Amino acid sequence: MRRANSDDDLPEVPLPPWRKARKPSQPRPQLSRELIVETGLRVLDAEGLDALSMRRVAQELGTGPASLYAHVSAKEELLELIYDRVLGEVRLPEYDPSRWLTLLRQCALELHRVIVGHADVARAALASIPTGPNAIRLSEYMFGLLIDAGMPPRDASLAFDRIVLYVCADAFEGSLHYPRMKALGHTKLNEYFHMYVAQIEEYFSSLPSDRFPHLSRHARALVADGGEARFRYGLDLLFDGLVARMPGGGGKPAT
Amino acid sequence: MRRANSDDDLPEVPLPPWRKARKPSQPRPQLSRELIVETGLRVLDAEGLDALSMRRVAQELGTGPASLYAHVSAKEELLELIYDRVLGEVRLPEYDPSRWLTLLRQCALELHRVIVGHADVARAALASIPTGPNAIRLSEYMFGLLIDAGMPPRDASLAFDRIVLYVCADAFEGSLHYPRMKALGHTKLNEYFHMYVAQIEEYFSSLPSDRFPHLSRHARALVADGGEARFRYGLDLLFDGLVARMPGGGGKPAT
DNA sequence: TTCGTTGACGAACGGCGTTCGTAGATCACG
DNA sequence: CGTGATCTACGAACGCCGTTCGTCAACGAA
Repeated sequence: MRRANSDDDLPEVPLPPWRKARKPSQPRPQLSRELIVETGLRVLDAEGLDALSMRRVAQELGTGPASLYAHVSAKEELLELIYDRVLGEVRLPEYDPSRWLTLLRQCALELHRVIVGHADVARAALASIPTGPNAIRLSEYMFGLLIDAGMPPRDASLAFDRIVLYVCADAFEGSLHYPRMKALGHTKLNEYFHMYVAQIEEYFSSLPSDRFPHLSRHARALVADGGEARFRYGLDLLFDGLVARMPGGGGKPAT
Repeated sequence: MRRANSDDDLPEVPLPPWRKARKPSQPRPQLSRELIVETGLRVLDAEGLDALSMRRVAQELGTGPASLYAHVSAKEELLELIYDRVLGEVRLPEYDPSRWLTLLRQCALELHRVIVGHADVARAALASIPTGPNAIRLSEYMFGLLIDAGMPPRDASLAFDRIVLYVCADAFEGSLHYPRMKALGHTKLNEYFHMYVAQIEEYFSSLPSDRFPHLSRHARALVADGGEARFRYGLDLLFDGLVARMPGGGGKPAT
């Protein structure tokens, strides 16, 4: 009995030293916060946020759902950890306050890119008030740019907050189509969008033109631009306002 | 048997004609789309979106959950109907394209006010792609203002879309505190906010000042302004950009 | 009167987040 | 070398959830 180890599908021979050298008795990958977060992110990327349940993650790890609660207090915390993990993928350009506008804009685009790249993680992003290490890192960078560019701290706080909110909100709105696409059995994204856009245009142009003259007349224009163009338009609106409010004149103060 | 009607707690006398004139045999409020939507909204206002389940609504109506599915295809549809019902409370000022800026801004503020006034309906607002009659009415008004003010249709479409997105996103962000407050057992809103703000400031100022100089130094400024000021700041950013893009010059073209 | 249609609804299915109690492993300390 | 305390793992269960199925009564048309 004393020689029995937990790895019961191996013969009872002494393990070679280099096997033991790795780590002391680690039959399975062993549960940990990072492993749970990583697994959760994998499930989310592959099957969407709706499929991301405690049970699903546990199953993926070959255990029961109760095991996760030793490392994570609740599903909400897991989602926050996953979101912060995703924020870790944001690459920040070299810090240079003299180019604050360019860098801030680049930052917003990068954040958007990363969030959109992870299925509908945007839902988790918007639903959580992020305080993880990667969120802090991003905040310090963006907020710092505005401060060092000469903005009063309160304005910088507001501006930074609004930009991040807008980025996440747009990503979220875009991610709404994700589950719908699956629900309709579509697998090609372009195909789905084409159909969806056609339906919306159909609907607008079929509205009674006496009560809804503008919507019915401009149905085509209403669906003309897709996700990325819409996002950039709103971002430009925000940044135009920002430049105008920057102390030192509303002209072209910096790049 | 032939005289029996379904209203079994009334004596079996012939109903007076004015009772029958209302509607043919209506023993209970009788299920209907409107009644379900109204009940759902009542539950949402009183107990929040998390408490709004099919079972809860059915229970409120004295029946089982299956009964609702004769009038509503799914919970998602119910949420969309509730949201459109809420949009019906938006009061639109008299249409006047010459004052497009004022009216559009007023519209955004009114939309924000209505959404915030209904607990966390913002979650449903953001999660749905609204096509109900009240959403269309609002769209026609706002989109029309931009068109009649001389904006090219595609720009007007983008601008209108971004404004609504921002309004909903801000309302949603604010509504995040709603369930948290309940979870912490707080009942006074001011009390909760005071505590929350104090915690965040505490956290920021406790960050190591060598790695996070801006966040730790300006902790107070970061939490200085509450919900409404933040909302207005972002709205002003958007509208500043909008004015600058309006054909006819970026000066002060209209009120 | 009959019959097809429709709304109401009890029951059940499968899945969810979370908690409880227990069993085993690990480790500080005598 | 014990040994008790602490921590991880996890099966089982609780009480929810959205939705579907089959049944049953009521009703309008034939």
